[in-house]
Amino acid sequence: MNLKELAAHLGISQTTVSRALNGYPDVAETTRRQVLEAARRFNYRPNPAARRLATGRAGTVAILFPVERNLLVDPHFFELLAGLAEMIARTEMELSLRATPPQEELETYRRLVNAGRVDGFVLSSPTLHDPRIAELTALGAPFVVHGRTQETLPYAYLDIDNADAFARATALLLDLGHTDVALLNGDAALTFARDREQGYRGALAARGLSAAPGRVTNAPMTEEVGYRVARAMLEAGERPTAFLASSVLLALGVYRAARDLGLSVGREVSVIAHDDALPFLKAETFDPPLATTLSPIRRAGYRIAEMLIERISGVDPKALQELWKVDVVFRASVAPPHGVRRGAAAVRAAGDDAAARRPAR
Amino acid sequence: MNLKELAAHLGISQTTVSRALNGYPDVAETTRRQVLEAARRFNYRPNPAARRLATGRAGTVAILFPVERNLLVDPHFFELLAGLAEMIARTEMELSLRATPPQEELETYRRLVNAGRVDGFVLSSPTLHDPRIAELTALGAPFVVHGRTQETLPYAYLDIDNADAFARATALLLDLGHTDVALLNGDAALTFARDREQGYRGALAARGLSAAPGRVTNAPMTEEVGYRVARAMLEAGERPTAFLASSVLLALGVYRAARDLGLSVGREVSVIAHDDALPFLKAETFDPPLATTLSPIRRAGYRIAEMLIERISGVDPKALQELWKVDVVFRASVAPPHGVRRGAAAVRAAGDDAAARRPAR
DNA sequence: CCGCTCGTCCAAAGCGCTTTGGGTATGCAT
DNA sequence: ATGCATACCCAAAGCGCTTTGGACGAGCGG
Repeated sequence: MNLKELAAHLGISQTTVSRALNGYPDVAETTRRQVLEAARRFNYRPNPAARRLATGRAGTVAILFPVERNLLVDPHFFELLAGLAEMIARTEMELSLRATPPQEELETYRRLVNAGRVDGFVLSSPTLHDPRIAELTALGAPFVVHGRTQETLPYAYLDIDNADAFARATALLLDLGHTDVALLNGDAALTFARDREQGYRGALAARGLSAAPGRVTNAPMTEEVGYRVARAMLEAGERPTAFLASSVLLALGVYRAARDLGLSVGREVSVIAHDDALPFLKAETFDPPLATTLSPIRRAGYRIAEMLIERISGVDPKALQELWKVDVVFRASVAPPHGVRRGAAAVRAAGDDAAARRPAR
Repeated sequence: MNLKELAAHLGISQTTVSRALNGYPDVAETTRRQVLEAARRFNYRPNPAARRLATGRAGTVAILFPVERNLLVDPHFFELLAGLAEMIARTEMELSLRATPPQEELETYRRLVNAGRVDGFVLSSPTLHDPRIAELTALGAPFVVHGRTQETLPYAYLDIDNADAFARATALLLDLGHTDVALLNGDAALTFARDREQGYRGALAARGLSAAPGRVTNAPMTEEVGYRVARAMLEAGERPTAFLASSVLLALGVYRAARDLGLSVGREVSVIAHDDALPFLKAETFDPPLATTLSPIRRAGYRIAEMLIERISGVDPKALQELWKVDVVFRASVAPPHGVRRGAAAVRAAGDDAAARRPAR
């Protein structure tokens, strides 16, 4: 069933049917109702290819990932993807997944935009100085960034308040009496890593403390890295009493390192990690359950899809900037440093500080 | 630059340019060369929407995943996706990712095919009796299955020889002297789980052995499940000396359970897992390194994309059925059962059995 | 020299939609 | 009566490609 047939059936012109369907004003309400009704009855759906050709819009949003860059190593990326796909599925749009060699990335954006194959993009894992922002802005292509950069150009983004989250997590540890806290962070070029370090250092500074040398590491966020780094620190003479990790995978490695050295997490070693709520690796099932700064990345995907669609329909990027507060979830992986005796009251207070705050949606 | 302009530039008709570009026979070689050359020089790319409209082909392959089914919990799915995306990116096609509520899954396939929005599908995680096969076959839509089902309809698939892999892994353990081997498997409705169990039971039977009751479990393949199941078994009176796990994530849980109980993997407990080569969780970096049946799922993605394109261009499904042999990789998580003393020779023999065999590509 | 086949090319008709640029009728002020 | 909005509708022109159905010569056997 196509437009022409539908129009013939109704005894009115294609033009009018098309306008009725697309909500144009100059069609009588009675006619519109008839058209809508008939369309529903015949289960009419406009041919997307024809519509694309006629309008020049692609009806597609894309996310591209550079093959062999860290992204692919990264389950977080796919959680985001899942969120995007779920939301996009509720619209008439498509979500196109595109692989690209990293050197050709900008070129790929350019091609897709110029060929009119894509109406908008989601940018994932932005770096501090991310050339994609300027490129896409110059191309005039709508996009939404998951995270932020140091670009001054106005652009749409959704980010979590990483600095605040890690400041609060650090403060929690300090309140419990820790003074030597290590930060296992992601790649230093990524904005979230910088923000988290900033939150961490800020919280230390607020107590007149500062990180001992070597206490902050930047590396891919894998179990293996977490293990190696934590093990090295724990074997050294002066060892940290608490770890802050930028991912649950890293924390998994920290747990392993502690166990290998006969140290018990939640006693000799405290651990807090940022939790993107990867469904196959749940912090609450760790042993002991892992305290986290929690922000489900899937939900970010939902919202980013919505924002992108708004952006495509012309909403100003400055009106599409969201910064979500993050929950701090207190669990048994965190305790006062071993040997330090504090009143139960102090511990309880720290727990209260961690009371759930819902994201700022 | 579009076809018309290109043709005008060359002083020949659109028709001829189009035919030259698309490899039709009735165009002179000299003309064709000119056209190709000009197309390259002007960086001409046919407008996909126009082509779609004219040909009726969508230029898109899709993979849909039911929201909230296990798939999304499953990093394996995304590894496959990555492989598909990489290969599809080298063609003119698009890869569309579509979320669907599980109850509407078949309906979604139907809609996409009837609306001509998709030329072919990749089916992931097939169950023993998977209704998608019959549905898509009836619709006449090309598809390739990652895995197999018990359907008798001819369909294109790429599967690994799960039965053989697990038979060999089991045999390796038995050769080392184990007699009580547990199998931590995935959801029983999934074909690969059935095949692996079959391989496992076959290998036992070949030695006149059989699995003790409760030695085979079916559940989601997460770290947590691996931990719980393994822990329960290891705490029981009669405990298995070796575990076979259907995923590296499960094995991770087994490691944790063993450690918690003061048992050492590679001594008191042997572990082999199937390894899909998830980039963020590498068996070789486990402690001790984890023995595996190895078959990179990413590579399967590459090949499936190729197969799907062939299928779309008319190749018979029966000509597109591949069963890949799987490497068995011997590592330190496997040893003779504790207490059993065997000659070094026997161990070495078992190691040889595990010599790498490349996939049957 | 005729009629045929081949090899090469082309004009034009779609594909199914959107959008332009009116057309007609009605109502209202002039 | 005339002029002019207003409300509603339509024919037809694209959008950029593929494909149909020839056209036109050249070469060739009869």
